[in-house]
Amino acid sequence: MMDYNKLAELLFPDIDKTPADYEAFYPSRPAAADGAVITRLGPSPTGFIHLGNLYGAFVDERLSHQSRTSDGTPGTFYLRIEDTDDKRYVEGAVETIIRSLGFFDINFDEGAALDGEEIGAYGPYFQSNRGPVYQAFVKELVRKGQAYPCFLTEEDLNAIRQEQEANKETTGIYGKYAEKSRNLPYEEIEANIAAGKPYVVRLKSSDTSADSRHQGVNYEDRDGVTYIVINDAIRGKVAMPANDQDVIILKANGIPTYHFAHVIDDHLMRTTHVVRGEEWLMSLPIHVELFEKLGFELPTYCHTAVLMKIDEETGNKRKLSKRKDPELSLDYYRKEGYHPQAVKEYLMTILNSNFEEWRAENPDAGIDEFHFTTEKMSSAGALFDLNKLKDISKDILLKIPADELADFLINWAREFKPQALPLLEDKEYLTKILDLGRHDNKPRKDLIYAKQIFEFISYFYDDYFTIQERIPEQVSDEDAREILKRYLETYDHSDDQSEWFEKIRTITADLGYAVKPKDYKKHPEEYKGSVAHVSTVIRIAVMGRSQSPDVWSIQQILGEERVRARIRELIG
RNA sequence: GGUCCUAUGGUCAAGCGGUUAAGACACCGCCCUUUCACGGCGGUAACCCGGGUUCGAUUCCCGGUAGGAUCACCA
Repeated sequence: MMDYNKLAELLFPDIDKTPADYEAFYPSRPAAADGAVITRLGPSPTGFIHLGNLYGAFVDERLSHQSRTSDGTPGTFYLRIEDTDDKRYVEGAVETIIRSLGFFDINFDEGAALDGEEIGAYGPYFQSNRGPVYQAFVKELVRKGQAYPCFLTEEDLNAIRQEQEANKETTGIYGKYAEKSRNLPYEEIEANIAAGKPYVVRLKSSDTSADSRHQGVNYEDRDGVTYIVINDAIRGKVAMPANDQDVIILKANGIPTYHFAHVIDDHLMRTTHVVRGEEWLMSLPIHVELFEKLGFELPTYCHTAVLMKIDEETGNKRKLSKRKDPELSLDYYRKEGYHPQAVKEYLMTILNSNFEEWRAENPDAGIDEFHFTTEKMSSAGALFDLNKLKDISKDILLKIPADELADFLINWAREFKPQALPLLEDKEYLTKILDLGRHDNKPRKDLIYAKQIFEFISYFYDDYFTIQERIPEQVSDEDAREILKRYLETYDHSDDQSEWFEKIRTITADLGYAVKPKDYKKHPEEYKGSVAHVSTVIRIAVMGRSQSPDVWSIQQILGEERVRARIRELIG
């Protein structure tokens, strides 16, 4: 009979703290028992933060920050860096994560922070600094005979896998494939370690049909197989075969695998809701078994759907991939100049199916006033819809005051279009431009994102002004010249809008065009064209394009000199 | 291949045994209008297939099919 205490000491001679020590060191959060939701974001520090991360982070943030204890204290949202894979670390990644999320108003209360600091009493928040914590729990598991060292080499593992594949069996270390390692005599283990052989620690998966079943988990027997049934906050009941694999919990370098770190950290840091992508669903049985063996209470799981897109090549839905899809990168939205509020609003519409309805009823409410629920989340992968984002963006920008929008645009230019910055420096001018047509009963909604806005308003700046369109076919070149000539002659910058338009009517009638577009429509043979065509000539002369807000208003902003100069330029 | 998840118009989605099967985006037409946008009105367009259960299935069950996810000393 193996002496597990002796084995534990052999494996972890330097670990003197016990699980009980850590339980005491990280006290349970009183707020959590009183209705507060504790969530965490656990990114690996690859330095790449994408839309999927934002999607999940948003759920975490809302869940915790909208929750309240009985005295009104909100829950906690913390940042834990999951850097158990040393190969993945990228310099400056933590800062990128915090800044990228901060751009969307998603802020952490606790955990890893800027300048390498950490905030909160549940740290360290870098998993790479928590080695002794994990090892104390592994040691305990070894002591109880529920974990064991495994010296299988890569070649051994490959051989086993090949055999299993040949036999069409499930791959991995379980059942008879685990027996040899599980039953290695103490002397042999000792000799291996003395010889410096690398080893991992595996969980000794146990028979779940036994009566050692965890009280927080429902089990179900289906055709002789034991299933665990978990109530997922997003998906409802989820059933999966119980784990029977002797999974690795501690890698040869002494660092735990994700599975083990997740269980230890989320327990010790007192996480109440674990929000993560559905790609984790399949490993849930492993986590459940770990929680069970460790005697921890299960958190509430929220497995979010994966964001999808249509693959141009195959026409099928597929997971957004960071290599193929630029719109997955958060940087894409920053570069295009989408307002963070618009992206958030869009995300919320795909996050909660009743959000749009709520928004229609509460057009001016802050997005945080919406009560977000996991039950209303779709469990199928949503297709990212750029059109919808644009539509939402129009409405959001309309609600942002013009001077704020001007700041936003200037900040954007500072980063992404520095050559245009000098033009934008006259903020008053820019603000007037952005404010155009926004205060009517039917406000214009033609601003979508910075890049597009810049293009849209470019004609206000001489450096960017170009004639982009041709005059309508109804108007001959001579007429066009005559229209502009008379327009310039009669132009009075102090005219109000109706006086101004009256003059255009006069020119229209004098040159044989219909003053009312309807007349031209009814009797096209009696006129050369209509006032619409005459106006278009002026539009093109002043704006370089036929589509724009109201001409008179634009001229007021452009100023008399600029208007006259542009027309003069054309009639030579 | 095993396992799990999912399945309503082009897209996002309501629905939860009886509905003319909502709504939003996109698209088309008309109206408003000096252009465009906005707005208004209208339109095209959907319950994956096959069995059950039921008086009655989009809805419940089973089986297909399709798509997705996952099967690492990565997270």
